[in-house]
Amino acid sequence: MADSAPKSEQRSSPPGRQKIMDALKSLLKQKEFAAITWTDIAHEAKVNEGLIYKYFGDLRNVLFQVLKEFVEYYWERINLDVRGIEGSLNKLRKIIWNLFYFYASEPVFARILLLEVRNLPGYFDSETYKIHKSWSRLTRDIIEDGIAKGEIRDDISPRDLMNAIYGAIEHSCLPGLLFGHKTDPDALTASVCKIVFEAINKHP
Amino acid sequence: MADSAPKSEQRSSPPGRQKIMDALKSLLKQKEFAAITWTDIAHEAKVNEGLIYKYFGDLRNVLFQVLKEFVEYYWERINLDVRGIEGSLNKLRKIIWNLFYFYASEPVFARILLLEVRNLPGYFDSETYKIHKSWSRLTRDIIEDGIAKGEIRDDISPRDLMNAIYGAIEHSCLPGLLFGHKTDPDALTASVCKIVFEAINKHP
DNA sequence: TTAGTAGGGTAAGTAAAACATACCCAAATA
DNA sequence: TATTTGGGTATGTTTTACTTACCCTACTAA
Repeated sequence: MADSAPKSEQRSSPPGRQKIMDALKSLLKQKEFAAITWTDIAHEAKVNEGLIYKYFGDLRNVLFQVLKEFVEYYWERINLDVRGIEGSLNKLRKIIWNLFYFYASEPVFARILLLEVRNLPGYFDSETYKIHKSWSRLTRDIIEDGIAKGEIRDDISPRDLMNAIYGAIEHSCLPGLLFGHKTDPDALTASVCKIVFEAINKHP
Repeated sequence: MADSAPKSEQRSSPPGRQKIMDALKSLLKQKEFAAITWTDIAHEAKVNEGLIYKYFGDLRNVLFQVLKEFVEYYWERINLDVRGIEGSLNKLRKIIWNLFYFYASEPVFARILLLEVRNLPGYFDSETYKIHKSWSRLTRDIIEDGIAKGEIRDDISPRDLMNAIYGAIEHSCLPGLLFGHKTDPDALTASVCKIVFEAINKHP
């Protein structure tokens, strides 16, 4: 049903539609998405459940819509932040820092993006995922550029390298998100960059 | 309610209890855990729903129990596999290869462990997670030993290093699990080890 | 002016799922 | 022989997700 969601999906939000999205945003601060019900949202938004169905068809689509707005905003910033930096490794370092910073300052969304959303049916067709892919694309372009310029070794596939970097970042943030530890973007960036840029081997 | 699960939780399986676990194992090959219902399992196991409640209290607990058996088996193998290998980096390489191999040959469980189980309430108190922690513990011990012996640089925290390695591995497997690509443990091990052991920087 | 109609919204239902309880019955034990 | 124990079931009760039919106001075209 997600793809045949009734009526207007993309219009300039009618009040009720916006109230629903705001309600979800607010509820996500209190509990995980999986625990939020139609009734919760309808109640929080002071709106009838039928309206959720009408505008979104599905709770997941409300989430995807909320995430989209959010991720779009950050994507523009990250995109800008890399410009004006010289050298592939320096650019990579900046991206790494940005991600750590993003996950540290937006724990609610980080949790959703890293943990919850990936096994929701339909996510990989969502706008959010498309934006996520453009993050990867940007990173990969930088890597390929670095290889072309001879700044990055050419015997590792850019995809593997990208996966390793993203994986390292995400996994380093998980304990913080799950158990509420603080994470320090500067320290974590330093660690990841040391590992990836300089290797852990003491006697090469 | 999960923690006050009625009656026997750990006994030497009565037939019905075993049938329930087998039913879940079998259903997991067909669809994701979140899509499996009490009715599905009861039907597959040819057993009354009340029995699930009686023995496990909760579908999640059935899953945790199934995972536990499974992960225990692999844990013993991995533990053995590292013994007799000389040198911290060689040991790490073996662990990395083992994990890639494990995820490649058990896609159903890999999907569950990497994607589904982590946002299930109660997972981090489960036996499965305890075993997962002993994997990390083993890895970390190897790292610390490597640092002590001067084989691994000492200015990166073992925890950060472990997170980076595990993250790289897991993230490298995700696309395969999600989109059904094949993954090649040998190639991926080579990539990760090159990155972590030798660094990506061409001009140090 | 008036008859329609589009769009924001609600009341009210349905089917299925999760979660519980009370009970049955056969074998083991006192 | 009386009774407990433990594997198992029949039978609810509530929540949830999802759906339909409809209301009402503002605008639009005849």
